[in-house]
Amino acid sequence: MEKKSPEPPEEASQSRDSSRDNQTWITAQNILREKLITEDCFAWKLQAGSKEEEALRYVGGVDISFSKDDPSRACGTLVVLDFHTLQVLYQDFSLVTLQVPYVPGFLAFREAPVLLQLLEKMKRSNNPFYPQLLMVDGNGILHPRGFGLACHIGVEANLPTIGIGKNAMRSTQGSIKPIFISIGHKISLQTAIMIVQMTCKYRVPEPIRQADIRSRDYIRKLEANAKVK
DNA sequence: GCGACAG
DNA sequence: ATCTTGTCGC
Repeated sequence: MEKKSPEPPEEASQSRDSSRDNQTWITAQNILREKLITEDCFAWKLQAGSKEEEALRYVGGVDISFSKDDPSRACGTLVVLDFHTLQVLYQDFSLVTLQVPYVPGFLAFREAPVLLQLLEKMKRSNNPFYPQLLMVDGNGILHPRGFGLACHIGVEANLPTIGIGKNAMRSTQGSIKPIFISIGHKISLQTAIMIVQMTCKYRVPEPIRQADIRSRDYIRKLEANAKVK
């Protein structure tokens, strides 16, 4: 039951009243938000209890990197890591030309389609590493209307998601650079924080960091080859 | 009028 | 997001 995304606001930058243009997107977010689950809702356990219990093993990460030449050229990336070894088990990339602009508060309408497509592709192929949990580069309920990119992807993909922000909206920088963890879908903040801490070798949790690194690497090498033509 | 505004 | 070098330190 695939639905087409709502049309983007017309000329979000120059129209007379952008708040009215964004109404379509606001409505879409409000409708999707009704499906949001803000507590733990999954079959797996953090630690393998008995043989019968399902353990968390596959943690996904998604990110998008952009061309330095053409700002509309982007590379959507999905990686899946082993929860305990933090080794990358799966990676996939999708080159796209984005038509939807980035509008603060509406990041999902620009970035979610590519990322959801990568997830669907993996699920359709019955890949055994399909993530049990997904970490998203962007905020979850830490959002003006409580429905950021991580919530959007979580609801549409029906997956537990955690939002990882590197910059908080409307806040000032502290002396140290923090990350901002907010729940996306089907998970509690307490569990989300625990899982993030367990997957952090550096500042940013590995699933996001690997998606970030590999995504940037992929589009960089691609444009390097194009120059050698 | 000025500053802020996930990626 | 991207534009951008070297540098200090484990």
